[in-house]
Amino acid sequence: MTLEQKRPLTLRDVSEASGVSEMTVSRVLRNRGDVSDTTRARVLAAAKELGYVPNKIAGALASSRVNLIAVIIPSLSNMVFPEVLTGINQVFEDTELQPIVAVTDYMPEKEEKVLFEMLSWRPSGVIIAGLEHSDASRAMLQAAGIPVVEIMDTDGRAVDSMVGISHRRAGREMAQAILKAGYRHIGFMGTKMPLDHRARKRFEGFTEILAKNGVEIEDRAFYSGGSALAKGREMTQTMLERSPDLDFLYYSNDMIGAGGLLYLLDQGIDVPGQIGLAGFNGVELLQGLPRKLATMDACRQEIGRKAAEIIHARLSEPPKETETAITLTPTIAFGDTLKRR
Amino acid sequence: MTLEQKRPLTLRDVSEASGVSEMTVSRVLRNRGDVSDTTRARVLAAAKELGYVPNKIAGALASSRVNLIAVIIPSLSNMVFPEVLTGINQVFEDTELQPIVAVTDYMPEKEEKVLFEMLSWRPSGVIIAGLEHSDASRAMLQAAGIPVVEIMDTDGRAVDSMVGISHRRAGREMAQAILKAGYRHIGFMGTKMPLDHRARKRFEGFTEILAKNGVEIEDRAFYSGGSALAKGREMTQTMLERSPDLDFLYYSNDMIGAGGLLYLLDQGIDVPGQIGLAGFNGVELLQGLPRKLATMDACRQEIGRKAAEIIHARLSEPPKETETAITLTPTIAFGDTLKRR
DNA sequence: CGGCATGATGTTATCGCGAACAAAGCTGCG
DNA sequence: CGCAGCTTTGTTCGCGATAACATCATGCCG
Repeated sequence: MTLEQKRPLTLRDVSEASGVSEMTVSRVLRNRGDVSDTTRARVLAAAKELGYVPNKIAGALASSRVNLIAVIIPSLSNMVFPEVLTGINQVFEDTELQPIVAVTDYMPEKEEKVLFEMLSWRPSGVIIAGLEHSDASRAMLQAAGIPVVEIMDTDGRAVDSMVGISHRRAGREMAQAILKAGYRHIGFMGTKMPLDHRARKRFEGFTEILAKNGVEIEDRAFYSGGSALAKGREMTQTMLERSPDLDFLYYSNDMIGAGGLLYLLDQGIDVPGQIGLAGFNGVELLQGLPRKLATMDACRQEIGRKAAEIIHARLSEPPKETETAITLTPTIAFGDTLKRR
Repeated sequence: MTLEQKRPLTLRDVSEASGVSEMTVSRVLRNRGDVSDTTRARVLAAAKELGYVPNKIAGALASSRVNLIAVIIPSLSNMVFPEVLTGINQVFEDTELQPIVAVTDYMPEKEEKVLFEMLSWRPSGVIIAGLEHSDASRAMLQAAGIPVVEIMDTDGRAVDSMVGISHRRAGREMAQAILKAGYRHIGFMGTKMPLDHRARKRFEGFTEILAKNGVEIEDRAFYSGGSALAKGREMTQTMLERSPDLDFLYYSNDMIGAGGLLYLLDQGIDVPGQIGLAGFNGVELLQGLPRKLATMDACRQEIGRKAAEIIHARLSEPPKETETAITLTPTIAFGDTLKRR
């Protein structure tokens, strides 16, 4: 910690300060190769004294090794993806890999843009949400020649490998459970989902099973933006006024479901006797509501962890073979709002 | 998009494919300098055809310009920091700056580690949560010679500049509001906060005002981990059993506050008549509860935006001077749980 | 028609580090 | 004493791009 210098420090500065070659300094700082204890100590002392921070840009260029893993997700605005990130972080924690995150806002063009941007840093791997990408994005992923894990969803073909759940199946199972519990007049509420392919797939699986059983969704509503809890409340009210005969409400996520639940309880409506409810995601945040909302865990942290593990395995020396498709199986949590027969 | 090649593409490949020098290709791809329209078109065609992705590592080394901004935050597990990130993203969206995020889990040693790690990529700026850092971290920030914005908190001295709110004042104001409303028997619930300096400061400000008015916190409880909503519920129950005379509960965040609120409503307790409640953060998520919890907005997105704007201004050419301390003033949202006289 | 500004392209020298190879010190043993 | 065989340290070159400067064509003017 000496005087301010304008010129940033380089290996050369450390090497001069400690009286050895740059190469030796480099070796010491990377714990690579044989260096005697005395010089090691001298070098470390000098580096610390100067406050030297290695330049990974130069290092990466010289060694063509980069410890960055690109993580591309659609949003940070609900807890879903932060939880996935937490899972990823947990695994990379003990490795030298470093996730770098970019957000696409569910827009394919933006996905393409940030993917290009990230690949230009030559990361060693990519974790990207979803299986639906533009042709250009897919081409870039393929051409990058690095491990790619597509996460969240396994209903489709992966570029390389994938970790997630089957949202179609999740929708189907929930439909089955609802029908089995005896509900027949079903309403659906969710986000506008032209680009949320996973919500769409759940919805498709859901209606598929209903159709097979001669049941149709009797009312539906979509929202975007705003506080999900409040939206759930409003939409539920509106829908019930419009369609008073409904006996079940299926929500595309737990937050709006919780809003609906709170509204119904306020109104003194018997849940799940008169109306049953279910959401999706299993957000832990919501444990603690007056009644537990029926839901289905999306295995978010687990997905993050598994994806990170695949990347790590594929990059280890020698590279380990890994599964190319991991489908986790979420189970229904019936909670208190989906009565079982 | 031709055959798979093992060797990654370089400028040279594009230059050969288009029959011009590497330099010209570089100019085209960066929109820099004069290039004739015909060669520009040829080069772009070749680049696209090959699927060339520039190597920013090499570019950064050569130009010593890096478009990365290091963002260092303690956690992703509640909505606070994701919202800050959203604010940051909004601003950087229209610039060429790219945030890269790292998480410290509220651990100073880890902060030091990730800071070192990030600085080794020679980012052009740093946004880091909090004003409390190890000496080493502070030294690194200082020596990096780049704009540094410390966010969330303005009770203290910044290395360079800061954007946030005064948590001490937030605590004080809430205490004043509570006293003014006539409550005198106050309980506190929060996270264990040895390392959450902001929660600590709020608490200090809070007790300071109480003390000045001859009031003491009559009961307190701390938690860590688990679902905040459920914890709020449990803790509130426990505390009220232990201290039935309390007439106000101050929670260190909205989630546990909401848990407490739901519990009290369940019990048929009159809120805010018999017991008043307040939280902290103004999480939008919670709009939609049966009663609106009194809270105080922490200006999270705004903080992110302002911080990003400072960085952007400082890096513009020519650099703009910016304020070195921006203190946002959160206002109390009384909601339905803090009755006003 | 020469001269010179202007536009379009090419050349050369880095940037800071690490890989690969080269050289120098040290040890022990015949 | 000399040399093999190690450990420790140093040298050279190149990673893939950009800055700065050099060069070559073109056109316009007096």
